Amino acid sequence: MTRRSRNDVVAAAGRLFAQRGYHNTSMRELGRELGLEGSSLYSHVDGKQQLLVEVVGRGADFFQDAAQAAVATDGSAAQRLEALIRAHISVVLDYRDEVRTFLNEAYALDEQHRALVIESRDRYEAAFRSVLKEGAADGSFRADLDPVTDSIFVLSILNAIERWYRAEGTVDREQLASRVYQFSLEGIS
Amino acid sequence: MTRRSRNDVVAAAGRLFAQRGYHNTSMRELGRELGLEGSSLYSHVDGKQQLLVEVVGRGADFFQDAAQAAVATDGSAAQRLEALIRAHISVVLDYRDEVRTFLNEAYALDEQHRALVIESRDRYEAAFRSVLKEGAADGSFRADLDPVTDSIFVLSILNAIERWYRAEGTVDREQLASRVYQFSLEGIS
DNA sequence: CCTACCGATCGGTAGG
DNA sequence: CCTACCGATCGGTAGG
Repeated sequence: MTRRSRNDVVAAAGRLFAQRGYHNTSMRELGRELGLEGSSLYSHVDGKQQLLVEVVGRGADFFQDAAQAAVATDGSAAQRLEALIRAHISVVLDYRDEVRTFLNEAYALDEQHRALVIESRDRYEAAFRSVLKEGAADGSFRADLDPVTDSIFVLSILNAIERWYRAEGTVDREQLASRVYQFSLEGIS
Repeated sequence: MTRRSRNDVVAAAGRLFAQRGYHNTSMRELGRELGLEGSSLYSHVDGKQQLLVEVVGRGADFFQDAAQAAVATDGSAAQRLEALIRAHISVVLDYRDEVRTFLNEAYALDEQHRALVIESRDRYEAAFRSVLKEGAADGSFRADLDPVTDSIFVLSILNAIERWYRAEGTVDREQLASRVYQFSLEGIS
């Protein structure tokens, strides 16, 4: 077993924070996960809080990058919404630990970093809001939709996926994306 | 200040578990919240884990009772779905602490109690699934809807409300219910 | 309901 | 990356 890199430590921290929660994960457990003593981790990182900052930051960046790429697609508002949905689902499934930590453990961040995360979420939500507004204006969507609550509804569906979706099930990621898209557009009636 | 009741202790525990998380709440803090020493709590309860069991159990019961009443409504599948949505929102807004603890802290329960919670959730989800199935069969909803994923989508929207809704805002609970209902039925197009 | 206290565990440091 | 250790805090108990 070769020496551990700082990246290994952050990745393992993401796994444990996602599975057991930040406050329920000790540095000794994290060490054990890597075959190290807890105290040895301090040669890789400054402390536990820094690990949380890093993991949550990665989650935030993944979403941010994915959204920017999706919004840059040319095409109708409907197509851009579909791209946003697809991108979000890819991030959730490809970076599950970071996403779960980002969604569920950000409360444990110190005030300044928590403020940054909230800012990042607002920006992300704004991408969805804008697409809905455009679509309402150009006739792709209902003219009387509410960009604020409706974008929250779409994002609620997307953020919950981490809680129930299993890759081993019968629904693959493509099907999942088109079901979310169809539900968001047409609902159940 | 008169003596504290067991109920006071459970209610305060719900508040702290919801706000700060189970593992980040100490018995001493809980005591402080009630004007007591941490050790004094043990004359009211057996321990910290029991408090979690009780708070989460209350959350589960609130949802269960609300769903049973809503499903018993006579009327179309659409009307019963609307009743379920309305009931869920009332529970979320009236018992916020218990609901948040139920949704976010159940992972900290011991195995047996966690199994009970999962069972309770399954039963609750089944109520939504049944209504969707009925509506698909009798023509109230799309015949090709997927009861499993579509009920998860509706519940995702409902469960996320706790995370963003503020009673001080411009949307009251009636408006919120009808927006969720409309979105679930018709989507944004 | 309080005081006094227990053993265990926590995040983190010193020194190699 | 380890050993040895620190002060602080944890859930909980004894005895009143």
